[in-house]
Amino acid sequence: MTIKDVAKRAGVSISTASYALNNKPNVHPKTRAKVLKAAEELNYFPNAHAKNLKSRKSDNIGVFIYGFSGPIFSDLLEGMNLELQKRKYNIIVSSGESSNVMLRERSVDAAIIFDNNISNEEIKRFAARQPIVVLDRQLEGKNIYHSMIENEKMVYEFMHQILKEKGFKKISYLSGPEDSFNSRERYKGFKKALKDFGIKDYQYIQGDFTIDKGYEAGKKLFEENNLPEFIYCANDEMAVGIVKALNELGVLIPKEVAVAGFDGIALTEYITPSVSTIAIDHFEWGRQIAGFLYRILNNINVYPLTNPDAKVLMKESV
Amino acid sequence: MTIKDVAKRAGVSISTASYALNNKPNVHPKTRAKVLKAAEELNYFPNAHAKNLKSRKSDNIGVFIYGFSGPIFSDLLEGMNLELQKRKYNIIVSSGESSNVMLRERSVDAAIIFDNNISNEEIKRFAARQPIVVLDRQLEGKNIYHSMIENEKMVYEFMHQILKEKGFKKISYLSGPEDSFNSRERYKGFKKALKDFGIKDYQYIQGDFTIDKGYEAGKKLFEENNLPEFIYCANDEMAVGIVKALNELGVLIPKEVAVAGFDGIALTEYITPSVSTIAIDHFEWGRQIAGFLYRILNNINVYPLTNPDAKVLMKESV
DNA sequence: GAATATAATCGAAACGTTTCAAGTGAGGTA
DNA sequence: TACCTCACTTGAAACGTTTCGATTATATTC
Repeated sequence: MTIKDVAKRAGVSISTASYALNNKPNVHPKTRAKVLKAAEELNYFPNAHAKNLKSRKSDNIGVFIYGFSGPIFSDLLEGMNLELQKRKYNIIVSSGESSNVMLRERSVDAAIIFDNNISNEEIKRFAARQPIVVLDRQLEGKNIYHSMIENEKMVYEFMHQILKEKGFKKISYLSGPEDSFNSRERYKGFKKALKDFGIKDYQYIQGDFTIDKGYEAGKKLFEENNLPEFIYCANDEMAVGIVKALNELGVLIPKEVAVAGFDGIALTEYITPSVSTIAIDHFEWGRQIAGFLYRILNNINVYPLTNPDAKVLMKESV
Repeated sequence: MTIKDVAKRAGVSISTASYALNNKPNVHPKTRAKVLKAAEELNYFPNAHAKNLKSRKSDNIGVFIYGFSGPIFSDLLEGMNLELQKRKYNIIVSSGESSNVMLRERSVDAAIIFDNNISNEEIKRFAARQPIVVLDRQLEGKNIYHSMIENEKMVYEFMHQILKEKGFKKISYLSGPEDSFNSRERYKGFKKALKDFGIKDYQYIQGDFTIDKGYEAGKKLFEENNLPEFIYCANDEMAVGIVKALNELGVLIPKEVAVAGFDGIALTEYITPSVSTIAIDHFEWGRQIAGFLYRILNNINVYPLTNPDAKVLMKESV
């Protein structure tokens, strides 16, 4: 079941078989038919590895993420898939140590990285071999592109508006993991807005982007009798956790404590009260990035990569 | 930056370089050191395509799913990843037409399929080349294995218990898409339980596994003034949609209408009221499947693939 | 009917590895 | 000194494609 077998059965040379199978114009229709028939009968399909080796490309685009969980990646991937599907590219999702291996060994023609565990140095090295888009950090370099959520700006605007409208004074910030670029940027926006209103005292709580952490934080604040008027969470999952905790404790949201998050995951709409958030259109973001890489790889019409759209969604929780 | 360059720089033959890089025992420590140093200096990494071609394997296991959305896949993938990571296998997730391409062209050493769009015939053909585990159908054949949720049994037991305890008479079933094996099996269990209690009349509503469809169904039943005492949903997402609709309409759950679902997604816990469900441990399921394939590929200790664990979670919604 | 242009086919090299079988040379044995 | 071992090294083939340049067959022109 190699091209050799097909060629033999069709009674032609290997090269002719190859041309026929690849629909090259230099082969007689009759010959092409013979070859195609032979391939069909033998249930022949080309070997991807051989093809990739020879052509020095794989038509695979790698997406390297830090974990498969989370609604964000789902949407992002759906968007990328939609865009690349029709362009005959495969998208390959990988997580963990195997990501490094694939990047090193050129298993993919291009990569999209959303994984803290891959260092800047590594990325720069990988970029010598294939174009790379990073989504979770600001990194410059040849063959490296980035598209970033405007974390600071969005949180700043959101907080500014909230503070102006509601006049909260006692405020907490529930952060993401320490090594998260996104979380740090969001925190900057948060602080900046508070400064505008002369609020110097606020509480910083170390979080980790999980529902459980939010839940835990909610319980703890209550037990310590230390509930603020407003808690801003660096992502929606933690906000959902807090809401759950406060609901269980009978604390009224937003009357006693207001809560808001970031990302715009579907869950925020389905819980009670629904959670205010800064929503990113991850699906569209995925499409943009994929389309961009497609253009890079086929160097057509390359225009700069843009940042994703974000918009404030005001719901019941604040 | 091929092995040739490394060999030249180290002053050895290509074969020696290869042996050294692969830690074969037949090379002098001093030589090995020289080669490793050269590789380091040249930032050399082997080309995956060449390696795969020669060795006729890729250490990639493909997971082919019908879409990236949905909490089920997240957990399933996390489980698989945990198991394969430590075994030096990469997991490659793909969706849509590209799945067929990868399967045909032997881009992966083994495959896990959870995608209705891939037909039984195709799977049988692919199985000639690599072992395949199917998760969404009962399919027999050489090199084909399946692990299935015990849909019928679980729904039957659940419904039986509910009917016995609550004595519902007016009941609806909100199905998944027509082509879903899981949905059909669940429906069998549903009917069987109703039969036990002599309930012949019930309403079958065609659904599609999405939250939106559940929401729509909830609204429609209300408008038609046709709300049952109990609605069983073929999955949790639809149950969540119904709950949202009924909440908005002021219909009391479970007092006026009780609702339950299937899968055990996290969302069921975070909405109000929380939704009763039949929970599958997708994470553990993923681990099992991955471990199984690992054993198949390295033919060690092959014991049969088991079905995933399921258990009833009784919550507020029923 | 010879010369030429065109279309179709072919052989062979190349892609970057792994690995078999053969080769080299230093140390040990008689 | 001649031979044998053993540890290490090497050349070359192979994996399954694609594609360049050369070759053959067919059609066109005078």
